[in-house]
Amino acid sequence: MSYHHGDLRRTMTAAAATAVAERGPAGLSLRELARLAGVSHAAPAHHFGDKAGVLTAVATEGFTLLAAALDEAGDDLLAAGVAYVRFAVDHPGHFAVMFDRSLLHGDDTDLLAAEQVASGALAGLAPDADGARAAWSVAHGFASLWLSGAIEGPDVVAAAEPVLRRLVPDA
Amino acid sequence: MSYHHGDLRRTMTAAAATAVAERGPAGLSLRELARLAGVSHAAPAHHFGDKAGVLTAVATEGFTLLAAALDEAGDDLLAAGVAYVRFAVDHPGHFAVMFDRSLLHGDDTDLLAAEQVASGALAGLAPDADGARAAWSVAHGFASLWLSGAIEGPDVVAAAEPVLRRLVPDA
DNA sequence: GAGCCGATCTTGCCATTGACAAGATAGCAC
DNA sequence: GTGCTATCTTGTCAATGGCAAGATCGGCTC
Repeated sequence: MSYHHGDLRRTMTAAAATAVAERGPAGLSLRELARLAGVSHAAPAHHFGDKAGVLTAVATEGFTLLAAALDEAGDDLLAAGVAYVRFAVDHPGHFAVMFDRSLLHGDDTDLLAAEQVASGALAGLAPDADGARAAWSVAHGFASLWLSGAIEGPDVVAAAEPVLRRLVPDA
Repeated sequence: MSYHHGDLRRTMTAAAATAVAERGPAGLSLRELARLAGVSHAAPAHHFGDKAGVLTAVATEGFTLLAAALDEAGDDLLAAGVAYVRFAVDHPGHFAVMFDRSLLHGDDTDLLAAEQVASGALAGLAPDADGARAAWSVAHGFASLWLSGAIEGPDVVAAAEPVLRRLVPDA
């Protein structure tokens, strides 16, 4: 660990996701991230440009992780919904920035590409567009409400399943 | 408009909601709000304490508005869902802060009371808890996704109705 | 109507932050 | 070894949030 950190970009996105999960996007400080990583206060700017750049990287990673989670869940709509909720709960820092345009560089190439992949994984789940939108809406809404504390319970999946099933009666 | 503004609190919450709608919660500046209202940079602190206090006031107003919109929609679940989505689209600044605990004073008395009222209006719509949660989740999820740009279309209500109907087949 | 008092607003200040510019260092190609 | 480029540092600036202390106003008491 000399003058060059070597893996700053990855280190910082991970630290940023953790910080966002704990204190929200507004509570993120580039200088604090730099301190945690043991680098100077201007090091982040080189890799990410600005604060939005850091969050854009986190969001991009989030969409990639989400796409992977959905793929792994397979074709079953209920399983995909559960995977969506579980992703949000397991990666609250990522989830908190992914859908907040005001925090991101909306025209970032990597971000758009990752969104496309995730979007594709979602669209493939239902035969019709409205069905896909409905499934996405329930899963997204439940995850958001759970993370905000509006819906509580001992176990996320146990609370999510009966809700998701309302939309997926066949599963 | 002498030394005392007279209606600073209302003026500032309104300006704050507009600013949040345009630039997100992170883009809100207390000093800018003060400049817009024509008062000194420390005036907001007296009424709201700190930045979170301003957003808490906005969120409180949001829950009150939401409860009113739901009440007006009546007992019909689909109508309530449409009202929920319409509220979010009509008051994006309020909606953006209402469910983000990291921005608010979570123990604020007025906030908790307004939440209770809105929560009551929601719970009364469905006979069982899971049904209410499911309706809330779809409406909330669709509204969030629409506001983030993830779901697009020429008209919100036209896009929302078929999605909401998946969960409310009887309407 | 004179005096007091609390609410409201102001000025002044400080530490922190995001962003930028210019320079130092290190690894790498040749 | 020499140059090149990515990486990181130091130095700086304006803006911000928050705090403290003081000024002004409106209303209430007597």
